[in-house]
Amino acid sequence: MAPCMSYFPYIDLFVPLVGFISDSAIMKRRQPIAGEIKPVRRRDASVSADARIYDAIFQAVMMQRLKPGMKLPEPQLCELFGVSRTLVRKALQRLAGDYIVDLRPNRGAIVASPTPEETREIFVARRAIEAAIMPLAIANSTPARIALLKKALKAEHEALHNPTQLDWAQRAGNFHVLLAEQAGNRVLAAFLTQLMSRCSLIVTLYEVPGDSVCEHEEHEQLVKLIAAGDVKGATALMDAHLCALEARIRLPKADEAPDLGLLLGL
Amino acid sequence: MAPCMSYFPYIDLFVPLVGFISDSAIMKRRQPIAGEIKPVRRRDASVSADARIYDAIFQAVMMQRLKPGMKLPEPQLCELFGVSRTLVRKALQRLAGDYIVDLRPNRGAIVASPTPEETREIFVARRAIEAAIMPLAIANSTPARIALLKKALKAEHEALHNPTQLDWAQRAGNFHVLLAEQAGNRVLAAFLTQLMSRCSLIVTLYEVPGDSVCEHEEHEQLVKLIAAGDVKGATALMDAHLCALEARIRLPKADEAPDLGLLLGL
DNA sequence: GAAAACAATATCGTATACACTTTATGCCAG
DNA sequence: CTGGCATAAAGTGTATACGATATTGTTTTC
Repeated sequence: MAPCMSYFPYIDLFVPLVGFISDSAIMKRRQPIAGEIKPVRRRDASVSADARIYDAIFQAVMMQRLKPGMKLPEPQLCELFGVSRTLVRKALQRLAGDYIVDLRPNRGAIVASPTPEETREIFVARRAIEAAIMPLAIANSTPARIALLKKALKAEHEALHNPTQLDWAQRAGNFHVLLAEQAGNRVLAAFLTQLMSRCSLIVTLYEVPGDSVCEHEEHEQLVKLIAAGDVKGATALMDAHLCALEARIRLPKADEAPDLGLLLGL
Repeated sequence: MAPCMSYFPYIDLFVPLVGFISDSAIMKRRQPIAGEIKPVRRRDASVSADARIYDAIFQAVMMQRLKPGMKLPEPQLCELFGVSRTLVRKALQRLAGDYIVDLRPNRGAIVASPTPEETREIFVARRAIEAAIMPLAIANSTPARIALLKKALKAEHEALHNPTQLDWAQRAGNFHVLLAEQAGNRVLAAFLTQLMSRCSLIVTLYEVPGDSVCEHEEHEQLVKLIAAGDVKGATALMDAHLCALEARIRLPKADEAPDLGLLLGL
């Protein structure tokens, strides 16, 4: 039998993933060697392990390194993070609660694949949330906060000319999340965070032929309107901005040949 | 030492709680007696046990039988539901993800107590979500759906005259959740469901001197506007309706004597 | 040679075991 | 009688074990 295990190389996938864990904390916890005296179990109070796993997968999804449909087998995650399945499952369940992974009974976890229908619903929700956020953000606006937004724009601009890994999340997501935080409403911010991560999956899945330059310019215009305190204008532009993003998404049409890769992932 | 364990009688609390499980499924799974031959473990495919636990606690919170601050010790839940801590913890973690319980490290789970600050944020979010839902619900409105709304109103009306246990959730919550469902956007509906459960905690915590009759009349008026297809009017009334509810909430003022019970609960 | 039945493997679901932390109890000093 | 310390009990955190299920590879039969 030919060793054709590379057609679904989910093993490779974790190599870059691990690189994004906050620091080299993973290496500190080596695997116990069989037959060896069990080491004194010392709970490192640093960051609970399940949070590390959650963050790693979350970031990998936002960075579009983990793509929809990819498998997340528990044993592999256990080895990578040096913990038992208990904690891996805990993290996976939280991720499932945030619609980032899909937990199929008895068949393991995969990165979620939002359906076209879901996509539409997510964008409707996002427009509603961001429309609610904008007036609050403007009301709470201070020179210091405007400066923060401009700083985010600058980082965005740099990322534009330097198309490294730091992809969608870094490029556009940060701006929106920052705005949500400035609105000072953690409930709305949490909703938006969830929607942003799902949007990241959508963008990965449906290959937005993104005009990043245009997107960036809209962000700049938004900051101007916010600084000017133009609630109506800023809210309208945000809505248009989101509509434009949605319009760029190529949802699979009935006449297109179904993408086998996606189907395999699903 | 006097046996003063009744000051926090969380044991009693579960007795009515169990009464609300979908059916007597709990009784089917008896406790294994120590020393006995382990019975053949048969996974009952009915409903996964953790969902049962989740639902029971969720419903109990919505019914205001479980009040903020109440302890939810794992061993007790294990016995009540006849499962191991694994499943209990799974349910508790999901509940924590939905902000219904608070998981304090090493100190167990308690029913969440939204702070005044959180309360304000939740209401802002709720107004935004329901404002987004209303046009969609009206757009999708059909005679059959209007009839469903009217049916909900009728149930609400009956509950008004028959003040049994079926409290806030049944009284007002159903109407809003039904409307969200009719909007046909599951994302927004999920957000609203979360907000409704948190509102239930808020209402329990801050003792709304609710004018249920008035609330009910506003619902009736809303259905009329929806049936008439008056998007502007319905959205405006909904907003006013929510503002009125929020205005009725008695957030603790600085000049009031702090409620010892609440503080103990936190 | 192709399809179906079977066996083997990998992986998931749940229970249980043990370590650690917190909370309660009891004792003694003041 | 009160306050603080030592000990005991209860409860949580994580790992591991084992049964159950899904998937894959192999064999058998037509």
